[in-house]
Amino acid sequence: MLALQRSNIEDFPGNPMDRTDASLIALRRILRATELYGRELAQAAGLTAVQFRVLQVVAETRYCTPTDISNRMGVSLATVTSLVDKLVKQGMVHRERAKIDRRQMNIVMTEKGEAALNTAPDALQQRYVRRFEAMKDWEQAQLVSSLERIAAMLDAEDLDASPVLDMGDFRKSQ
Amino acid sequence: MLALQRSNIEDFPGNPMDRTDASLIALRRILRATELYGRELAQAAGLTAVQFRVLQVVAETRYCTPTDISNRMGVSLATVTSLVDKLVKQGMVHRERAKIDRRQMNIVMTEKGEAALNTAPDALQQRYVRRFEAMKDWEQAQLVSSLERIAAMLDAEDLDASPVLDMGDFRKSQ
DNA sequence: TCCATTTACTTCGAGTGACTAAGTAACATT
DNA sequence: AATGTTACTTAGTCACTCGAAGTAAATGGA
Repeated sequence: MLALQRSNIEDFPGNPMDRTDASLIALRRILRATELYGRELAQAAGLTAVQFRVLQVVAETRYCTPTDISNRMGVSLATVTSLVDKLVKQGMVHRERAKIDRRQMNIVMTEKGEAALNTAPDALQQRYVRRFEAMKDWEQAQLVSSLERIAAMLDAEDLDASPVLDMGDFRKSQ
Repeated sequence: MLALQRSNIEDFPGNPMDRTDASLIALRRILRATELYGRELAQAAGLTAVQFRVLQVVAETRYCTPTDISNRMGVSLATVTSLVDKLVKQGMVHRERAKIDRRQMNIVMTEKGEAALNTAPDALQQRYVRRFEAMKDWEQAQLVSSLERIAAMLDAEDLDASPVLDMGDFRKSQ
């Protein structure tokens, strides 16, 4: 859960809605859309959202280890172990001991895992990309500039810069 | 979990990074920032992120009932019951039977709850709002327009239009 | 070489958050 | 008064998460 709230700046009565609010509302809609999409996607794929994300990371990463997944997703190694367990049980991935360093495990996609990833309903993603690419050049540029500006305002940490929008489960505070 | 990925459009080699990717990366940074903020906030407040969100809803809503919370957060009534239980146990809120309709419970903030909300580290929110309001008028307008456009592209569902950015836990697919 | 340390991962135990289904209590309708 | 509806809680179950403790392999001296 996250909640950004407006600061306590008083609106003049009759002020319809100031831009700060408008921007926060739009941001909220964006987060909400991605959240709902995550649920939908996971449901249709027969996987939970988090499990699906693991599958994506595995697919993206060569010689993917639990530590890789842990770093990419921002969860503990213990959590990764249990997530991978579930994916193994479902035949989506399997573990292979790494040859170079036998402490490491490589998490490897199975065909079933590939299939699950590929047939996932990527409605949101497709819609977004399609619409984005339908825009005029200058509009795209404007949008990117705005997004980057907002990201900077939120002071997002440095991330691996893969073109993946990723909203992991974030309950850390237990 | 959510993952927006780029569609399978081939980049020409040497193409540094197209705008679709850039926009997705920026979006990801935004989601990630909000996610991390949620964790941080929850940790410092001694509440989990979801519990904190309940507190916010209670604070915002007059005569707040479990059903209100359920609707605002998009979780089941049973979940609300258990969340409120925890907040009650911590002395953040208490239950009062409604006078008009004695089936309803009103969830009411305690002073401790108010304090927890007010002293919450709202670093992200403050930073965002401060920076937003420091921008020039036309820049604000531009940003709002971009955000709203993106929200529309993602086709976010209709939401209560409160100026609250809210990213609830979204595991529904169990 | 051998022992201590570090690294990589798993296991264990426990808490939160989420759901559905079934239950209780109060209001509403007939 | 009987029936239905609404509001909420209880009970049971499962997923995700963590920290702490454990195992196994590599590494780095002495």
